[in-house]
Amino acid sequence: MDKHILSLQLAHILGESYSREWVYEQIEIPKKDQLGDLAFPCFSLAKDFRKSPQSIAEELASRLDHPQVKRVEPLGGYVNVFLDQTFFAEHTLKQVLSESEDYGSHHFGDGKTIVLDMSSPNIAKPFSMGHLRSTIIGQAVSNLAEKCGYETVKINYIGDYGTQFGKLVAAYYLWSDPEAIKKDPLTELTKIYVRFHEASQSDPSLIDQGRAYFKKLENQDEEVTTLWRWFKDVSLVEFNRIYELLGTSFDLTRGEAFYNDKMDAVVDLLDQKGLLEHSQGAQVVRLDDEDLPPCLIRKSDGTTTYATRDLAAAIDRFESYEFEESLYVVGHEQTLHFQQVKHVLEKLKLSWASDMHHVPFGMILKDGKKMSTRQGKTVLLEQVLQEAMNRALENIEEKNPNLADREKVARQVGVGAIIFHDLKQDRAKDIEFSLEDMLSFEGHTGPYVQYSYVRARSLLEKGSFDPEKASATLKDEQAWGVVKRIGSFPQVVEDAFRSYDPSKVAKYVLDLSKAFNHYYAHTKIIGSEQANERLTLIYVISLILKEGLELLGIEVPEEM
RNA sequence: GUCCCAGUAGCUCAGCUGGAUAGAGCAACAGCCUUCUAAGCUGUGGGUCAGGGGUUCGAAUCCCUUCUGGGACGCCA
Repeated sequence: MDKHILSLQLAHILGESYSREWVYEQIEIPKKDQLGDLAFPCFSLAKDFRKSPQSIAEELASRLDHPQVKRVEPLGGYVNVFLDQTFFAEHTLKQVLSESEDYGSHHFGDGKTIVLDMSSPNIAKPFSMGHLRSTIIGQAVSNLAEKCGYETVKINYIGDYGTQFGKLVAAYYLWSDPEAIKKDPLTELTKIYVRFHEASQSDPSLIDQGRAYFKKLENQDEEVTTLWRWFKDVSLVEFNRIYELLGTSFDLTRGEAFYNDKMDAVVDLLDQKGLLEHSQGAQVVRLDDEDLPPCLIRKSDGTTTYATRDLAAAIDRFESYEFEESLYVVGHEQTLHFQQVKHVLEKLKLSWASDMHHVPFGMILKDGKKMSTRQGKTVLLEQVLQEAMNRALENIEEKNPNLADREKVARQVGVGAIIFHDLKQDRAKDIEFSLEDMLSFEGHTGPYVQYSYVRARSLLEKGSFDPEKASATLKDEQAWGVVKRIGSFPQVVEDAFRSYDPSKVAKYVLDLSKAFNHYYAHTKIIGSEQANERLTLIYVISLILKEGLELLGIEVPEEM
């Protein structure tokens, strides 16, 4: 709540040697509600005043006096402050009512653009759980950025280039045919890719074949290019089906191959600036002064690497959008690569290089190990989504068989559960894959939040609530836990954006849902004395739960 | 071998810019639907915050070290 008021008061009492800013930093929120709304620890003052923290707390408490502070209690060296609930309830509710779905928005991003590199699946490979993370984290960060005023450009930078496609072409000529691929493209392509990888273990010459085909591709050999384009087309059809299910869209879908003819310019530029060095037949940029290994620009066979393409792409992005920030939502195993790319751009004296940020996220592990396509050990996202939707439908049939739009709600709940399960965890940490956890709809889950929203909507419906007649003059001690949380939403949005961490929003909506469900179970709303005030509170809660879920890219059903 | 990240309840995780008795969810057990959707609520049990040192009035949180797991370390992306 309002730390400013308290820090001003305390700084005044303490005198000039303690700045308001310092006091503000010291103030904390007690762990338990019954201890108060704000607390000021007096331990560090004990030396200066040569008194015990407790006696300092007592003195401060006795001198603290402000109309918005209801009660002050010194306890164990803390000054515990209880705010005027009626005042803050009215203040908070009025603010949300006047701002409606704009509540929690900020303007510090107005007129600025953020570019996001997200999703970026590799063609000819199935859409894995790992790409899910990049897709939905990117989507949520983009939503948060827009909530803070920024324009966003979401780029799906498709992995459609590199030696791996040379290998795939080689594998195709060895073991596959058009009919097999038409039947089930990604399964077949993955199968031969895995087989190629296995076979190359005992026959290393296969790898040279793969490189040779990639070189043909880079030289725009007609037959190889046609084949490559075909693989790409069938892959995109499958990816789009998943994006539709997830409700994700992109402003630009572009493959790495797009930069094929822009690569020489980058290499020339590096050469002109004297950054390029020959090493073991390849060309590299040394990053010794950054304490990093060299960045490989051109391989010994003359072909380029993904670093070269990322350099070209980064330059193109700045020239196209003049971004304030350029975010790369890519797994943390590529941390070194992005450091290298950034430092090479800095060596080129491009000032915007420092506005590029890698937004890393943890891998999805199976039995504590990385899942690898080459070893055929991936879990397919589409199957997981399908299973989640099936289970949501079973729940509907059991709990609410008369529900309209059952298929649609099952999709919202099932997909919502998967997205939420991912976003609620700390972005940077690895996640142990657990179908069980992902398909759970109880407790700390997306459906729990959706259900809370649906309950709120149902109350408003049954109580015939009219937002035009809303009343913010709520006097209800039971509601305080909810009111406090409502007040902190704008700060949560800002924190989540600044740390590029949607999990902060996920934790917040869980917390708000829990407070609401507690209130719901203990307080009669419709038909009570303060029915209109309480329904106003419920209305405000529903606005924030909906807004919060939408920021996470999760759809919100009206009934379930 | 070098560098980076992690280790908190049986399981999955919060808490980490130092603060009060370390919190949730799942699982287990016990209650709550003649009352606003039980995908809910309430309660019980469950801890060497990996081990050891240090800084501090105060450490899960900061520093050092050991152990364990994971990742990265030019011709994959």
